[in-house]
Amino acid sequence: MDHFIAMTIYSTIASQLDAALDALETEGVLPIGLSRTAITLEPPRDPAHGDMATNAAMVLAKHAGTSPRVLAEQLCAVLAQRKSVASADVAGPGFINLRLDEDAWRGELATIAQRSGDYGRSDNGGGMTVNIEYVSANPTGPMHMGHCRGAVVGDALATLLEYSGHKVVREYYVNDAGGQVDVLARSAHLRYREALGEDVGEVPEGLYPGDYLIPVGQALATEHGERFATAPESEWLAPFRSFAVAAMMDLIRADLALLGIHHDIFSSEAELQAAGMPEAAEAWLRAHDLVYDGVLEAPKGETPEDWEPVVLPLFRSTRYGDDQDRPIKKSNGSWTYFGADLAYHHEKAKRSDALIDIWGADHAGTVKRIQAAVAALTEGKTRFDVRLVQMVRLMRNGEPIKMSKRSGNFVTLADVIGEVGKDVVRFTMLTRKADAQMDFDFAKVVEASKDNPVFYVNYAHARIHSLARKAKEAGIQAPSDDAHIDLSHLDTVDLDLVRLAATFPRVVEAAANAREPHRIAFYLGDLAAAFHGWWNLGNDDAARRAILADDLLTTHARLFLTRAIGQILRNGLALMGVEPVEEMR
RNA sequence: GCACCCAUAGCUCAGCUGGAUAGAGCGCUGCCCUCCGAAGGCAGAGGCCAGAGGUUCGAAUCCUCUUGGGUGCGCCA
Repeated sequence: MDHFIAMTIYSTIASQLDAALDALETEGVLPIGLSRTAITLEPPRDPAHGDMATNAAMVLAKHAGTSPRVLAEQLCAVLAQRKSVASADVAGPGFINLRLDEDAWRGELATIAQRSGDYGRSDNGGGMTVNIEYVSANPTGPMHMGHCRGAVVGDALATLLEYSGHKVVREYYVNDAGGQVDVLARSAHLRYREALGEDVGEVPEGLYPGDYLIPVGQALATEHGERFATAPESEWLAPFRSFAVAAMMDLIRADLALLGIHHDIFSSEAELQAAGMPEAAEAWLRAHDLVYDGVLEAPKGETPEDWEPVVLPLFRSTRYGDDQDRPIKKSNGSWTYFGADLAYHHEKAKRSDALIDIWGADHAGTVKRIQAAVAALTEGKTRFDVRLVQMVRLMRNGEPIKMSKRSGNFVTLADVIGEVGKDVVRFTMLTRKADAQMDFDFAKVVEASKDNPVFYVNYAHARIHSLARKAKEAGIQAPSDDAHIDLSHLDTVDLDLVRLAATFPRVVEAAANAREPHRIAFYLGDLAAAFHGWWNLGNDDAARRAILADDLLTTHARLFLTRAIGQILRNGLALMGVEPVEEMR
């Protein structure tokens, strides 16, 4: 068996199911070559139904000209012969419920221990290159909480895809070509004059007021002296802009580092334009009749007074479901944001097998046009997901925190991390699906109770660690080789933990396919709950504790089990970029 | 006016790309520490999955319409 193929108990049983279907084809019960893609093998919602259930008979019966239950009976007869299958029963409309031999679960537990940090890792991505662009905050100031969720979701998704066998490129698009960086340069120039001793007073409306530009002004003063103090803007705008952008990117990189985020590539919009990429994309699109010169319709609803029809180069995004064709150039001849972004995605697509963008929900309106552009430029060959991340409301003790943008007094990412820590921020940002709004309450995210998933999962891990410590103090030595641990001392109650732990690879795979890293957080909550429940059995019945003074063999087996659960918790936390806690204080 | 996102227990949210009797936490009721960490656990009550049609063996999930929230909308970024 290929070393890289991560065999788990689910893939093992799935291949046995495949073999059983092959056998039925050979016997002539099933037509040859029916599609099996709709067949699932999954843990049933109700554990009373068994360990695994498949819908195979229901999916295939119609095409085989038989009834689901009849086909299910035939399939059961074949499956029941397998050694790892204890029983196979038909249920309901034609489900097949499988109960596995308990030794199969003991074997899976050994697999978890053996693969340890790699249990859940797979090659499902087949080494395909996925480019994920996230954060991409404008280089006009430090990161604030508005950027945080997208940063965490993007980074966790990147890790998840790597773990699932993709080659991942983490990319940041630096919007250093638009009007906002001119504003940045002017704001820096003001701080530069201030650094030279001029009293500039209040920062005027329309410039960035934040204190973070003061050191930039000082650095510019040191470098240039008074040379640009009274010079016309045309002389200093470009150098001040590039200097300030570089300084802002340093700030942003430092903020990202606080979150544990490091991008592989920073792509500059200005360089992209300097390299003539938008022109190339436009030429290609014109050649394929996807860009034409046309006039935009006046906006629906109330038409603004200054509306004037102008001829602009338009991309035919309506062909791909957008409600309007979109201009790629402004009337002054410069590129629109969309025009440059389209070229950027074209360039990314050339070096990737799949693209992912993580955007704030306020950009939802522009999703269709960029997806249209990618579909056009790649001729539909490149999978391109745009994941929208909804707003986070900052709360303190149930009350929303008011933010004043005008004063530049927004809540910075660095402040939040300084207050609650990186791990709490990262975990919390993954406790809701990305496209649902969420509240971030400073009090709740650090609360030590079970309604705080960050705490709850950490608590389970700390308990497991504490068990190992207690065992050591009691002088209990684990056998030198895991293979010497007799897992037959684990009963079905213990093995319930394994049953849940064994679904971890499935969760990872599904989360990666759906681009939904939050599923890992919810799974860890479920696993922690199962562990806490298992632990508490020992409160009612001393014989159910992990450490039994008079039964060393069971103790070894149960400690082995808890180590495996701890390993899964760590594997999941690692995907989220969160450090496991070993001791609660 | 239009587009996108959302609508699941009193509250906050999951629901494994269509599966069986829809789940968890909080809150409420009643239990469990001479005991490995009770910062926890167990049990109970609580639902027309916003509404109406459709697709099929089967729908909270997919399609259409309606209602009610959120976000955005011009050559900005």
